[in-house]
Amino acid sequence: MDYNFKEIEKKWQQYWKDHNTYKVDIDNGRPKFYVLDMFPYPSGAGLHVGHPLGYIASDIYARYKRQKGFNVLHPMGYDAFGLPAEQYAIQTGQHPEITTEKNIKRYREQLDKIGFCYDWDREVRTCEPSYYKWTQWAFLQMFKSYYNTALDKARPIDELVEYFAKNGSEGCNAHTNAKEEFTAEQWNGMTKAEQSQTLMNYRIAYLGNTMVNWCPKLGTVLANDEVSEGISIRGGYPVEQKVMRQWCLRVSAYAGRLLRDLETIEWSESIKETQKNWIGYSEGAEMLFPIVGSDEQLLIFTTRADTIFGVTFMVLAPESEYVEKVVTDDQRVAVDAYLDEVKHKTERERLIEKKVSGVFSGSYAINPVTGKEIPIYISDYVLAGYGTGAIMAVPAHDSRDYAFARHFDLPIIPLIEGADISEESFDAKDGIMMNSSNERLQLNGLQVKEAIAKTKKYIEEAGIGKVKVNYRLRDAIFSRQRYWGEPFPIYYDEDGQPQCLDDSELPLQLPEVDKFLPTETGEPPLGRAKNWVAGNGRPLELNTMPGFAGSSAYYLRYMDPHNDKALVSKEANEYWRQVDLYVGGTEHATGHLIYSRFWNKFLYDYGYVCEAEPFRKLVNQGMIQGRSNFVYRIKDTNKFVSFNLKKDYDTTPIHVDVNIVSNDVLDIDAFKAWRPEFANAEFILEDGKYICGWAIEKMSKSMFNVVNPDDIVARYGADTLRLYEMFLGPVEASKPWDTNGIDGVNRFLKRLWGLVFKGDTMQLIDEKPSAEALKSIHKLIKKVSQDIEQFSYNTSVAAFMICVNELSSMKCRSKSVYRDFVVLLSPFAPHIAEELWHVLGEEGTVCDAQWPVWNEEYLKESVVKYTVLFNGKPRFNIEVAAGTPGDEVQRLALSHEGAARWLDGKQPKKVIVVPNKIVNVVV
RNA sequence: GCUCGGAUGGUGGAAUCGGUAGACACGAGGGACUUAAAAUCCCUUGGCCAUUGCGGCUGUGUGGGUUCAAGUCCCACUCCGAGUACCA
Repeated sequence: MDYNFKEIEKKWQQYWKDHNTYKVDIDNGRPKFYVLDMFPYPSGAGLHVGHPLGYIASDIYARYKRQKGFNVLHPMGYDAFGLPAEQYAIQTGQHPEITTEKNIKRYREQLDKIGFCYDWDREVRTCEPSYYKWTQWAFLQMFKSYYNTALDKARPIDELVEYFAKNGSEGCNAHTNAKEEFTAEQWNGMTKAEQSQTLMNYRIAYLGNTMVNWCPKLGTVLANDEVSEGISIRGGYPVEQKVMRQWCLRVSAYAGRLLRDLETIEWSESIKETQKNWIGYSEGAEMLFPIVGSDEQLLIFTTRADTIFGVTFMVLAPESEYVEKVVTDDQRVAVDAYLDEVKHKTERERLIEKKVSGVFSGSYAINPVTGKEIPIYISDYVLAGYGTGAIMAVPAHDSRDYAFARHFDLPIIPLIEGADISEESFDAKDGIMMNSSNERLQLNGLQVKEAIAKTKKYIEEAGIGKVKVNYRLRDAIFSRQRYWGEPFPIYYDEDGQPQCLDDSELPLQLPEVDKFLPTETGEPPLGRAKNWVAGNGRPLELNTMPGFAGSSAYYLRYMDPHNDKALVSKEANEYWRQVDLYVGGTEHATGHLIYSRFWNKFLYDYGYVCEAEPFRKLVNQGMIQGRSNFVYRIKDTNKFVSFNLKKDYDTTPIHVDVNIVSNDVLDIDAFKAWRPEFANAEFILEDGKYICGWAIEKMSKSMFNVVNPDDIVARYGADTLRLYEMFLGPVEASKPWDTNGIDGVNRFLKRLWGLVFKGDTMQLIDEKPSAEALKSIHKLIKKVSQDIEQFSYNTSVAAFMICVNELSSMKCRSKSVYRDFVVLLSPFAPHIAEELWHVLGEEGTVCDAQWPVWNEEYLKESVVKYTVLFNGKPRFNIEVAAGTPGDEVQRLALSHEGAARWLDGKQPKKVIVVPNKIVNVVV
């Protein structure tokens, strides 16, 4: 009987299903462990061989933890709202729900074939009303909250309303984007609509006029993480900056906590670093610069307060509100022309051009320390959205100011001794200050760092500014002009003000529309829905929520997926708490992984969840790239030349389907059948074979390099696929998929099978294992246990192979040895392990078998060989009986002093004892 | 530009604390079995030299340094990858 993976895998997949092997429930008698994969978006293309990499890694960990006695939660679901289904719907008229449903079915079939231990009873789909009810619910909680900066947490907006009625906005400790202050009388005198509008500046989910990334091609706004270099990540279309009224989430209020709490979680340094950069902590000072001939003052932000003596001009962002206040009549025409020019440039054009541009406003400001008058300019190198949208320019020590000063021929005053500023600015925060003293402030002779501190102190005392922390992190834009997303549980009252639906009206279900396009009047697709009104007849919001809405709290829903009273019950949340191990790609570093942490912290503030961070440990699996194959057609012929002979001909490389190439050898018959135009192809072969060329590219249909896991499973079995994906290299590393090595792991499984069965006869017996066999298996137990904890799965697979070779060569037939082997192998190759488990006559399933523990006694060497070095040079080898390594070596080294004299005629000066069987004697 | 990774045979990759570099696998070469092929098994496989013996030299991107000992630590550089980018 050969290793019949088809039969085995079918049999046990059915068994696990019939016996609910992977179903989990709260069990207070056992410690919990929560292993989670980033759930997939079910695309029409199905899974390729790269997708399961992370799923296999987490599956191994989940199975291992279960065998170590943990109650393991390991769920799976679908991030089912999204753009591709909607675009497909626009093209075909097919409802996104139908295509999504179809794709999910296909994903499930593919996943099932690989033998994952998911508890499918807990499956979630973000597009199901019973799921998005809780997305909508969370949004409403955010709408009804503000961020209290004194308590550093979210609080009910009603508390703020009460405060305004008593004290106005002064000292209200609320995170806000409001510029205006108001008194209690003013507040109380406002109409309901005015109050509602004012509160929008404080709510955590708010409707605000913000600069958004507008993508005309997609007809929707995008969040910052959905845009890269002025191009939309989905689709690759240009994106413009535009002010629009959009729903936003006050993520920026949480910037400090999002940054601080990174210290409490076990994520890779690189992804923490990415988040740190994205949040962008920057400590500096805000300073006021009076404007000549005006009561207005310019408020600027700087991290280099020390350079105040080198300020030779000021710059405002074109969108800054100060612009109107400083532009003079004689500069009006020039300024308007410039603003117009800037407005019509897209983000992309600005980034590409990168040339210095700007215009003089006509006004001057007064340097509050030197008293000098300096011109105020307007330029698009200053961003409206960061700091105050205005800067003090110090051309000697900032490269952008330097470029601007050179372009407009403005003075440059060096402030650091020895800095050469003839060609470029000196930006480093390092050196001794000069040109920086007067009767008010003396910085000359100080180090830059001391000067920064001294200046900050001075400006606070002199009342011209204050120390301030700025974050780069912006509020998340939360509305999309799309159909296939969560509707907002918001209607508009007679004043046009947004109002909450009642919790009892949730979920607000996505309505039917005749077309999935914007309306003729340019409203979002929901504008087409009939009767899209709340229970009171008022119109409902037409936008839908973005993709990250549904994925922000899904890990909580898995804890209690069928609860219709709460997102998650207190009981379930307090048992499962947080995700202990989260596996997914790095591409979500500044999107999902920020939003999820924000969402979780918001829920934490109200006690809906008991952990401040959602994902304790994060492992980023690498991307699997494609390995394309090429054939080389001789120009103007239908003749193809083998790879190593192509240099003699003028050829065109053509992508060839990697599925008809094996170890770079082309299957010529399959090639002829592949495309009609190749049916009569001729070949120039080497050694009777056609060798293809290859290249590493993205895995995609157009490159014909997509490898489908189903095909691998059909050919080699799921266990081979699982082992091979792990064997390819470290889970975290990106690597090309190369089917070439898969025979090696497949051979390993066949060899293992061959040790158990000869023909149909089971070879194993109840036999006391030899010391040799015990050593081999305990070495494996130690290695695999340690490897799994560290995600070094590739070296584990190597260890399995070594062990099988050892057991084979020592002809070990002891059941107890194989029993341990099978348990160790089961997380990696669950099907064959389950089969052998039963062959060995064990009860239950291998999933519940206890993970074996290694015994150091068995691992000891009976004889240890030592190399003795003199002055680092090996002189002789000796063997001694095993003992405690350190002690033995000490005595050994000293007892060989005679030998040292004998060799060198000298006494050893010192004897260095180091691990790994080397003794070094220094004479 | 800034930040963070990385560079080891023909290939993917091992080397846990600085301690015999190249585990394991692929590929390649040779052999056994076979009428033949596939499958399977055995041997060789970093490079150079020697191979009627042992063996010798060299070798982890480049150049220095620390150390009895460096792929690993330090300094400088080259190249590659990722993130981010007029963030004041």
